[in-house]
Amino acid sequence: MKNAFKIKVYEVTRAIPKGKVTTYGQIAKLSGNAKAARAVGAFMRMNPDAPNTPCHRVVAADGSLTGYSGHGGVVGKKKMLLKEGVFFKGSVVDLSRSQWKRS
DNA sequence: ATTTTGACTTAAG
DNA sequence: GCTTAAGCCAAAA
Repeated sequence: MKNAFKIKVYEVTRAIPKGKVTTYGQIAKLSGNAKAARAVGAFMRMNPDAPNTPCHRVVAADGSLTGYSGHGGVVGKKKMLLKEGVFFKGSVVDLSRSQWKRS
């Protein structure tokens, strides 16, 4: 059921540990639909559980901070991640060091 | 019910 | 390295 997938996406997003990031595709996979990366982004945009869903820990497949409408956009998002201890390579996240791997 | 749009991803030029 | 193209998904119009 689509609704279950949506819930799962939020659940996974919520499970991202501090100082780590994950890609939309990864979330989609963990949620059951490996090809729903786009839909995942759409869910982040809706973000029904803003304080409970750290959508700022979700980045593109190459570590680029895309979207994010709030807190100064990607700039605030980047600062937030830096503050959490996420490794950055210039303007993108260093996925080799900070991509979240499910426990 | 059909079309458009978008916080995606991968491949190819 | 950037732009196009195609693929897949879900929400909104």
